[in-house]
Amino acid sequence: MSGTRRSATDNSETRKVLLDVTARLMREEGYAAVSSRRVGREAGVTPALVHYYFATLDDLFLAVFREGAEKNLSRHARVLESPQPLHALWEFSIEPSGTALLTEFMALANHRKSIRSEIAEYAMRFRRLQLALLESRRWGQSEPTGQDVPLPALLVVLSCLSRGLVMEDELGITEGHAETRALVEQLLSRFDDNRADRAPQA
Amino acid sequence: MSGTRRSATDNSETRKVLLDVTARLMREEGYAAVSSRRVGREAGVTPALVHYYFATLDDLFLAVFREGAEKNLSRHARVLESPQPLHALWEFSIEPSGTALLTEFMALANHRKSIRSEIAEYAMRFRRLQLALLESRRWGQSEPTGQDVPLPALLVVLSCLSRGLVMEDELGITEGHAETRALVEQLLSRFDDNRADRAPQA
DNA sequence: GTCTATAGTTCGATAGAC
DNA sequence: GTCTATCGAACTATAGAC
Repeated sequence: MSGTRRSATDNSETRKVLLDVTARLMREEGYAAVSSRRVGREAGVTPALVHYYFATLDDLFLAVFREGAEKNLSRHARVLESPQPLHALWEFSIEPSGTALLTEFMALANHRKSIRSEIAEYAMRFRRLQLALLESRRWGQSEPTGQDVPLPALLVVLSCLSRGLVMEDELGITEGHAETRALVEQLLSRFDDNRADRAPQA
Repeated sequence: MSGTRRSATDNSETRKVLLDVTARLMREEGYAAVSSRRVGREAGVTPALVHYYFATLDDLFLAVFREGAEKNLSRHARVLESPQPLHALWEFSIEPSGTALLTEFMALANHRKSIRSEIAEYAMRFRRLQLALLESRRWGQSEPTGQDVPLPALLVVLSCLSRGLVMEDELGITEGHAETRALVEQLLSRFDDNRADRAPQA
Protein backbone atom coordinates (compact mmCIF):
# COMPACT_ATOMS: atom_id res chain seq x y z
CA MET A 1 0.00 0.00 0.00
CA SER A 2 2.86 2.35 0.64
CA GLY A 3 3.42 2.56 -3.10
CA THR A 4 0.07 4.24 -3.70
CA ARG A 5 0.10 6.87 -1.04
CA ARG A 6 0.66 10.38 -2.18
CA SER A 7 1.77 12.73 0.49
CA ALA A 8 4.40 14.49 -1.58
CA THR A 9 3.44 18.05 -2.43
CA ASP A 10 3.61 17.44 -6.15
CA ASN A 11 1.09 14.62 -6.10
CA SER A 12 -1.36 16.23 -3.74
CA GLU A 13 -4.99 16.00 -4.69
CA THR A 14 -5.50 19.58 -3.59
CA ARG A 15 -2.76 20.74 -5.88
CA LYS A 16 -4.48 19.07 -8.80
CA VAL A 17 -7.76 20.76 -7.96
CA LEU A 18 -6.06 24.14 -7.81
CA LEU A 19 -4.55 23.60 -11.24
CA ASP A 20 -7.90 22.55 -12.68
CA VAL A 21 -9.74 25.50 -11.20
CA THR A 22 -7.10 27.90 -12.49
CA ALA A 23 -7.21 26.51 -16.01
CA ARG A 24 -11.00 26.73 -16.06
CA LEU A 25 -11.00 30.29 -14.78
CA MET A 26 -8.50 31.30 -17.45
CA ARG A 27 -10.59 29.72 -20.20
CA GLU A 28 -13.89 31.13 -19.04
CA GLU A 29 -13.00 34.54 -17.66
CA GLY A 30 -9.42 35.27 -18.62
CA TYR A 31 -6.19 35.34 -16.67
CA ALA A 32 -7.28 38.48 -14.86
CA ALA A 33 -9.92 36.42 -13.07
CA VAL A 34 -7.22 34.31 -11.41
CA SER A 35 -6.43 35.34 -7.85
CA SER A 36 -5.47 33.34 -4.82
CA ARG A 37 -8.79 34.23 -3.22
CA ARG A 38 -10.90 33.30 -6.20
CA VAL A 39 -9.05 30.07 -6.92
CA GLY A 40 -9.17 29.12 -3.26
CA ARG A 41 -12.87 29.80 -2.98
CA GLU A 42 -13.74 27.73 -6.05
CA ALA A 43 -11.50 24.93 -4.90
CA GLY A 44 -13.01 24.95 -1.42
CA VAL A 45 -9.84 25.99 0.40
CA THR A 46 -8.44 29.20 1.84
CA PRO A 47 -6.32 31.69 -0.11
CA ALA A 48 -3.41 30.94 2.19
CA LEU A 49 -3.37 27.34 1.03
CA VAL A 50 -3.06 28.44 -2.56
CA HIS A 51 0.06 30.33 -1.58
CA TYR A 52 1.32 27.25 0.25
CA TYR A 53 1.31 25.29 -3.01
CA PHE A 54 2.24 28.19 -5.28
CA ALA A 55 4.21 30.94 -3.64
CA THR A 56 3.27 33.50 -6.26
CA LEU A 57 0.61 33.72 -8.94
CA ASP A 58 3.29 33.37 -11.60
CA ASP A 59 4.21 30.00 -10.13
CA LEU A 60 0.58 28.98 -10.39
CA PHE A 61 0.32 30.10 -14.02
CA LEU A 62 3.57 28.33 -14.89
CA ALA A 63 2.41 25.09 -13.30
CA VAL A 64 -0.81 25.19 -15.31
CA PHE A 65 1.13 25.85 -18.47
CA ARG A 66 3.65 23.06 -17.89
CA GLU A 67 0.96 20.51 -17.19
CA GLY A 68 -0.91 21.37 -20.37
CA ALA A 69 2.29 21.52 -22.38
CA GLU A 70 3.40 18.03 -21.37
CA LYS A 71 -0.01 16.55 -22.16
CA ASN A 72 0.04 18.29 -25.51
CA LEU A 73 3.48 17.01 -26.42
CA SER A 74 2.54 13.40 -25.84
CA ARG A 75 -0.80 13.75 -27.60
CA HIS A 76 0.99 15.20 -30.62
CA ALA A 77 3.52 12.40 -30.68
CA ARG A 78 0.60 9.97 -30.97
CA VAL A 79 -1.22 12.07 -33.59
CA LEU A 80 1.83 12.16 -35.84
CA GLU A 81 1.92 8.36 -35.96
CA SER A 82 -1.32 8.35 -37.94
CA PRO A 83 -1.30 6.97 -41.51
CA GLN A 84 -2.10 10.50 -42.68
CA PRO A 85 -0.05 12.46 -40.17
CA LEU A 86 -0.59 15.94 -41.56
CA HIS A 87 -4.33 15.56 -41.86
CA ALA A 88 -4.35 14.17 -38.34
CA LEU A 89 -2.25 17.10 -37.12
CA TRP A 90 -4.61 19.55 -38.75
CA GLU A 91 -7.76 17.94 -37.35
CA PHE A 92 -6.17 17.99 -33.95
CA SER A 93 -5.04 21.61 -34.24
CA ILE A 94 -8.39 23.05 -35.17
CA GLU A 95 -10.06 21.63 -32.07
CA PRO A 96 -11.01 24.72 -30.11
CA SER A 97 -10.31 23.11 -26.72
CA GLY A 98 -6.81 24.33 -26.06
CA THR A 99 -6.88 27.56 -28.03
CA ALA A 100 -8.67 29.80 -25.53
CA LEU A 101 -6.18 28.80 -22.86
CA LEU A 102 -3.25 29.35 -25.20
CA THR A 103 -4.56 32.83 -26.06
CA GLU A 104 -4.55 33.74 -22.39
CA PHE A 105 -0.99 32.53 -22.00
CA MET A 106 0.08 34.51 -25.06
CA ALA A 107 -1.41 37.65 -23.56
CA LEU A 108 0.20 36.87 -20.21
CA ALA A 109 3.54 36.28 -21.92
CA ASN A 110 3.46 39.76 -23.39
CA HIS A 111 4.25 41.24 -20.02
CA ARG A 112 5.47 38.50 -17.70
CA LYS A 113 9.05 37.56 -18.36
CA SER A 114 9.01 34.17 -16.64
CA ILE A 115 6.02 33.07 -18.67
CA ARG A 116 7.38 34.43 -21.91
CA SER A 117 10.57 32.43 -21.72
CA GLU A 118 8.71 29.28 -20.71
CA ILE A 119 6.33 29.57 -23.65
CA ALA A 120 9.13 30.30 -26.10
CA GLU A 121 11.17 27.34 -24.94
CA TYR A 122 8.20 25.03 -25.15
CA ALA A 123 7.18 26.24 -28.59
CA MET A 124 10.60 25.52 -30.00
CA ARG A 125 10.75 22.10 -28.38
CA PHE A 126 7.32 21.43 -29.80
CA ARG A 127 8.11 22.48 -33.34
CA ARG A 128 11.34 20.51 -33.38
CA LEU A 129 9.50 17.42 -32.20
CA GLN A 130 7.03 17.80 -35.06
CA LEU A 131 9.86 18.22 -37.53
CA ALA A 132 11.78 15.24 -36.25
CA LEU A 133 8.77 12.95 -36.25
CA LEU A 134 7.69 13.99 -39.74
CA GLU A 135 11.14 13.88 -41.25
CA SER A 136 11.64 10.42 -39.87
CA ARG A 137 8.76 9.47 -42.14
CA ARG A 138 10.67 10.81 -45.10
CA TRP A 139 9.23 14.17 -45.89
CA GLY A 140 10.76 17.49 -46.57
CA GLN A 141 13.76 16.38 -48.56
CA SER A 142 13.12 16.08 -52.25
CA GLU A 143 9.62 14.74 -52.55
CA PRO A 144 8.02 15.38 -55.93
CA THR A 145 5.31 17.84 -54.95
CA GLY A 146 6.67 19.00 -51.64
CA GLN A 147 9.56 20.86 -53.21
CA ASP A 148 8.00 24.32 -53.09
CA VAL A 149 6.64 24.00 -49.57
CA PRO A 150 9.40 23.16 -47.10
CA LEU A 151 8.22 21.21 -44.12
CA PRO A 152 9.22 23.87 -41.56
CA ALA A 153 7.14 26.43 -43.42
CA LEU A 154 4.22 24.05 -43.64
CA LEU A 155 4.26 23.57 -39.87
CA VAL A 156 4.30 27.32 -39.28
CA VAL A 157 1.42 27.79 -41.70
CA LEU A 158 -0.65 25.06 -40.08
CA SER A 159 -0.16 26.35 -36.56
CA CYS A 160 -0.82 29.98 -37.43
CA LEU A 161 -3.88 29.10 -39.49
CA SER A 162 -5.42 26.75 -36.96
CA ARG A 163 -4.92 29.21 -34.14
CA GLY A 164 -6.29 32.08 -36.21
CA LEU A 165 -9.30 30.23 -37.54
CA VAL A 166 -10.34 28.98 -34.12
CA MET A 167 -9.96 32.42 -32.58
CA GLU A 168 -11.99 34.04 -35.33
CA ASP A 169 -14.64 31.33 -35.09
CA GLU A 170 -15.05 32.05 -31.41
CA LEU A 171 -15.52 35.73 -32.13
CA GLY A 172 -18.12 34.90 -34.77
CA ILE A 173 -15.95 35.79 -37.78
CA THR A 174 -16.29 33.21 -40.53
CA GLU A 175 -15.68 35.18 -43.72
CA GLY A 176 -13.43 33.14 -46.03
CA HIS A 177 -13.05 30.25 -43.60
CA ALA A 178 -14.65 27.60 -45.78
CA GLU A 179 -12.38 28.49 -48.69
CA THR A 180 -9.36 28.44 -46.41
CA ARG A 181 -10.17 25.02 -45.00
CA ALA A 182 -10.60 23.62 -48.48
CA LEU A 183 -7.28 25.11 -49.50
CA VAL A 184 -5.55 23.53 -46.54
CA GLU A 185 -7.03 20.11 -47.26
CA GLN A 186 -5.75 20.35 -50.79
CA LEU A 187 -2.29 21.33 -49.60
CA LEU A 188 -2.15 18.56 -47.01
CA SER A 189 -3.08 15.94 -49.55
CA ARG A 190 -0.05 16.88 -51.61
CA PHE A 191 2.01 15.74 -48.66
CA ASP A 192 0.04 12.89 -47.18
CA ASP A 193 -0.55 11.33 -50.61
CA ASN A 194 3.11 11.56 -51.57
CA ARG A 195 4.86 9.96 -48.69
CA ALA A 196 7.93 7.90 -49.45
CA ASP A 197 6.21 4.71 -48.35
CA ARG A 198 3.40 5.16 -50.85
CA ALA A 199 3.68 4.78 -54.61
CA PRO A 200 4.40 8.02 -56.45
CA GLN A 201 1.48 8.81 -58.73
CA ALA A 202 3.21 9.70 -61.96
CA MET B 1 -11.70 81.49 -34.82
CA SER B 2 -14.90 79.89 -33.69
CA GLY B 3 -14.33 77.14 -36.21
CA THR B 4 -11.19 75.96 -34.45
CA ARG B 5 -12.34 75.88 -30.89
CA ARG B 6 -12.91 72.50 -29.42
CA SER B 7 -15.00 72.44 -26.33
CA ALA B 8 -17.11 69.44 -27.25
CA THR B 9 -16.34 66.38 -25.17
CA ASP B 10 -15.34 64.31 -28.17
CA ASN B 11 -12.66 66.72 -29.31
CA SER B 12 -11.21 67.39 -25.89
CA GLU B 13 -7.45 67.33 -25.64
CA THR B 14 -7.69 65.53 -22.34
CA ARG B 15 -9.77 62.83 -23.93
CA LYS B 16 -7.11 62.27 -26.56
CA VAL B 17 -4.42 61.98 -23.91
CA LEU B 18 -6.47 59.41 -22.03
CA LEU B 19 -6.87 57.34 -25.18
CA ASP B 20 -3.14 57.52 -25.91
CA VAL B 21 -2.15 56.57 -22.39
CA THR B 22 -4.56 53.65 -22.41
CA ALA B 23 -3.29 52.31 -25.73
CA ARG B 24 0.30 52.57 -24.54
CA LEU B 25 -0.47 50.81 -21.27
CA MET B 26 -2.19 47.99 -23.12
CA ARG B 27 0.74 47.55 -25.47
CA GLU B 28 3.40 47.68 -22.79
CA GLU B 29 1.78 46.01 -19.82
CA GLY B 30 -1.43 44.43 -21.00
CA TYR B 31 -5.07 45.30 -20.52
CA ALA B 32 -4.89 44.34 -16.87
CA ALA B 33 -2.66 47.36 -16.28
CA VAL B 34 -5.47 49.69 -17.33
CA SER B 35 -7.36 51.24 -14.44
CA SER B 36 -8.91 54.62 -13.95
CA ARG B 37 -6.26 55.44 -11.33
CA ARG B 38 -3.32 54.34 -13.43
CA VAL B 39 -4.55 56.03 -16.60
CA GLY B 40 -5.39 59.17 -14.68
CA ARG B 41 -2.00 59.29 -12.97
CA GLU B 42 -0.07 58.85 -16.20
CA ALA B 43 -2.22 61.44 -17.93
CA GLY B 44 -1.79 63.92 -15.10
CA VAL B 45 -5.44 64.01 -14.06
CA THR B 46 -7.54 62.45 -11.35
CA PRO B 47 -9.28 59.07 -11.63
CA ALA B 48 -12.63 60.82 -11.38
CA LEU B 49 -11.93 62.69 -14.60
CA VAL B 50 -11.32 59.46 -16.41
CA HIS B 51 -14.80 58.39 -15.38
CA TYR B 52 -16.13 61.72 -16.54
CA TYR B 53 -14.97 60.96 -20.08
CA PHE B 54 -15.54 57.23 -19.97
CA ALA B 55 -18.23 56.09 -17.57
CA THR B 56 -16.85 52.57 -17.38
CA LEU B 57 -13.58 50.90 -18.30
CA ASP B 58 -15.33 49.06 -21.09
CA ASP B 59 -16.25 52.39 -22.63
CA LEU B 60 -12.60 53.38 -22.47
CA PHE B 61 -11.44 50.16 -24.11
CA LEU B 62 -14.07 50.50 -26.81
CA ALA B 63 -13.07 54.07 -27.58
CA VAL B 64 -9.43 53.02 -27.97
CA PHE B 65 -10.45 50.18 -30.23
CA ARG B 66 -12.69 52.31 -32.43
CA GLU B 67 -10.06 54.95 -32.90
CA GLY B 68 -7.44 52.41 -33.94
CA ALA B 69 -9.92 50.60 -36.14
CA GLU B 70 -10.87 53.68 -38.11
CA LYS B 71 -7.24 54.63 -38.65
CA ASN B 72 -6.50 51.11 -39.77
CA LEU B 73 -9.34 51.04 -42.26
CA SER B 74 -8.20 54.18 -44.02
CA ARG B 75 -4.55 53.13 -44.00
CA HIS B 76 -5.55 49.84 -45.60
CA ALA B 77 -7.58 51.54 -48.24
CA ARG B 78 -4.46 53.45 -49.22
CA VAL B 79 -2.21 50.39 -49.06
CA LEU B 80 -4.45 48.47 -51.42
CA GLU B 81 -4.06 51.15 -54.08
CA SER B 82 -0.39 50.22 -54.47
CA PRO B 83 0.80 48.84 -57.83
CA GLN B 84 1.49 45.55 -56.03
CA PRO B 85 -1.43 45.57 -53.63
CA LEU B 86 -0.91 42.15 -52.09
CA HIS B 87 2.77 42.68 -51.45
CA ALA B 88 1.91 46.04 -49.96
CA LEU B 89 -0.78 44.48 -47.80
CA TRP B 90 1.66 41.85 -46.56
CA GLU B 91 4.40 44.34 -45.76
CA PHE B 92 1.89 46.39 -43.87
CA SER B 93 0.49 43.42 -41.97
CA ILE B 94 3.79 42.13 -40.66
CA GLU B 95 4.62 45.44 -39.02
CA PRO B 96 4.59 44.62 -35.32
CA SER B 97 3.13 47.98 -34.31
CA GLY B 98 -0.53 47.12 -34.14
CA THR B 99 -0.28 43.45 -33.30
CA ALA B 100 0.44 43.70 -29.58
CA LEU B 101 -2.59 45.93 -29.14
CA LEU B 102 -4.75 43.60 -31.20
CA THR B 103 -3.65 40.66 -29.07
CA GLU B 104 -4.82 42.43 -25.97
CA PHE B 105 -8.18 43.17 -27.53
CA MET B 106 -8.54 39.54 -28.58
CA ALA B 107 -7.90 38.43 -25.03
CA LEU B 108 -10.31 41.07 -23.73
CA ALA B 109 -12.92 39.95 -26.23
CA ASN B 110 -12.83 36.44 -24.87
CA HIS B 111 -14.74 37.52 -21.81
CA ARG B 112 -16.23 40.96 -22.43
CA LYS B 113 -19.34 40.77 -24.52
CA SER B 114 -19.41 44.40 -25.63
CA ILE B 115 -15.86 44.20 -26.92
CA ARG B 116 -16.37 40.87 -28.60
CA SER B 117 -19.23 42.10 -30.73
CA GLU B 118 -17.39 45.29 -31.63
CA ILE B 119 -14.31 43.38 -32.76
CA ALA B 120 -16.34 40.86 -34.74
CA GLU B 121 -18.29 43.56 -36.52
CA TYR B 122 -15.13 45.47 -37.38
CA ALA B 123 -13.28 42.38 -38.61
CA MET B 124 -16.05 41.57 -41.05
CA ARG B 125 -16.27 45.13 -42.28
CA PHE B 126 -12.53 45.09 -42.71
CA ARG B 127 -12.37 41.85 -44.65
CA ARG B 128 -15.20 42.89 -46.94
CA LEU B 129 -13.43 46.14 -47.69
CA GLN B 130 -10.29 44.25 -48.66
CA LEU B 131 -12.30 41.94 -50.88
CA ALA B 132 -14.14 44.76 -52.58
CA LEU B 133 -11.01 46.78 -53.23
CA LEU B 134 -9.08 43.83 -54.59
CA GLU B 135 -11.88 42.45 -56.71
CA SER B 136 -12.37 45.86 -58.24
CA ARG B 137 -8.85 45.39 -59.59
CA ARG B 138 -9.92 42.19 -61.28
CA TRP B 139 -8.65 39.36 -59.17
CA GLY B 140 -10.24 36.24 -57.86
CA GLN B 141 -12.39 35.40 -60.83
CA SER B 142 -10.66 33.26 -63.39
CA GLU B 143 -7.10 34.48 -63.40
CA PRO B 144 -4.65 31.94 -64.78
CA THR B 145 -2.72 31.05 -61.63
CA GLY B 146 -5.16 32.25 -59.03
CA GLN B 147 -7.67 29.51 -59.69
CA ASP B 148 -6.66 27.24 -56.83
CA VAL B 149 -6.36 30.01 -54.25
CA PRO B 150 -9.61 31.97 -53.94
CA LEU B 151 -9.13 35.55 -52.87
CA PRO B 152 -11.16 35.19 -49.64
CA ALA B 153 -8.92 32.32 -48.58
CA LEU B 154 -5.82 34.28 -49.46
CA LEU B 155 -6.91 37.13 -47.24
CA VAL B 156 -7.56 34.78 -44.33
CA VAL B 157 -4.17 33.15 -44.82
CA LEU B 158 -2.37 36.48 -44.91
CA SER B 159 -4.02 37.83 -41.82
CA CYS B 160 -3.55 34.67 -39.76
CA LEU B 161 0.05 34.29 -40.87
CA SER B 162 1.06 37.88 -40.26
CA ARG B 163 -0.53 37.91 -36.83
CA GLY B 164 1.02 34.57 -35.94
CA LEU B 165 4.50 35.41 -37.19
CA VAL B 166 4.62 38.73 -35.38
CA MET B 167 3.41 37.20 -32.14
CA GLU B 168 5.94 34.40 -32.34
CA ASP B 169 8.70 36.84 -33.20
CA GLU B 170 7.93 38.84 -30.11
CA LEU B 171 8.16 35.72 -27.98
CA GLY B 172 11.48 34.84 -29.59
CA ILE B 173 10.21 31.92 -31.66
CA THR B 174 11.65 32.00 -35.17
CA GLU B 175 11.77 28.34 -36.20
CA GLY B 176 10.56 28.04 -39.80
CA HIS B 177 9.83 31.75 -40.19
CA ALA B 178 12.30 32.41 -42.99
CA GLU B 179 10.90 29.55 -45.05
CA THR B 180 7.37 30.77 -44.41
CA ARG B 181 8.11 34.31 -45.51
CA ALA B 182 9.74 33.03 -48.69
CA LEU B 183 6.70 30.89 -49.36
CA VAL B 184 4.37 33.83 -48.91
CA GLU B 185 6.39 36.03 -51.26
CA GLN B 186 6.18 33.34 -53.89
CA LEU B 187 2.43 33.02 -53.44
CA LEU B 188 1.86 36.75 -53.57
CA SER B 189 3.81 37.08 -56.79
CA ARG B 190 1.43 34.66 -58.45
CA PHE B 191 -1.26 37.23 -57.80
CA ASP B 192 0.50 40.53 -58.11
CA ASP B 193 2.26 39.46 -61.32
CA ASN B 194 -0.94 38.26 -62.92
CA ARG B 195 -3.24 41.16 -62.57
CA ALA B 196 -5.64 41.81 -65.41
CA ASP B 197 -3.92 45.09 -66.20
CA ARG B 198 -0.56 43.45 -66.75
CA ALA B 199 0.37 41.18 -69.66
CA PRO B 200 -0.06 37.46 -68.94
CA GLN B 201 3.35 35.81 -69.02
CA ALA B 202 2.65 32.71 -71.12
C1' DG C 1 -13.94 70.26 -16.85
C1' DT C 2 -11.65 69.30 -13.01
C1' DC C 3 -11.30 68.47 -8.44
C1' DT C 4 -11.74 66.18 -3.28
C1' DA C 5 -13.60 62.72 -0.68
C1' DT C 6 -15.37 58.49 0.11
C1' DA C 7 -18.00 54.01 0.03
C1' DG C 8 -17.43 49.45 -0.95
C1' DT C 9 -14.58 45.70 -3.11
C1' DT C 10 -10.85 42.76 -4.00
C1' DC C 11 -6.31 41.69 -3.98
C1' DG C 12 -1.03 39.45 -2.75
C1' DA C 13 1.42 37.84 0.64
C1' DT C 14 2.79 36.61 5.32
C1' DA C 15 2.71 35.11 10.37
C1' DG C 16 1.59 31.81 13.15
C1' DA C 17 -1.85 28.37 15.46
C1' DC C 18 -3.25 23.63 14.98
C1' DG D 1 -1.54 20.37 5.09
C1' DT D 2 -4.91 23.50 6.41
C1' DC D 3 -6.53 27.11 8.86
C1' DT D 4 -7.44 32.25 10.99
C1' DA D 5 -6.08 36.76 11.06
C1' DT D 6 -4.09 40.55 9.24
C1' DC D 7 -1.26 44.31 6.83
C1' DG D 8 -1.04 47.24 3.11
C1' DA D 9 -2.47 48.21 -1.14
C1' DA D 10 -5.10 48.57 -5.43
C1' DC D 11 -9.37 48.95 -7.61
C1' DT D 12 -14.53 50.97 -9.68
C1' DA D 13 -17.65 54.22 -9.31
C1' DT D 14 -20.24 58.00 -7.40
C1' DA D 15 -21.43 62.47 -4.94
C1' DG D 16 -20.79 66.89 -4.87
C1' DA D 17 -17.77 71.33 -4.47
C1' DC D 18 -15.65 74.65 -7.48
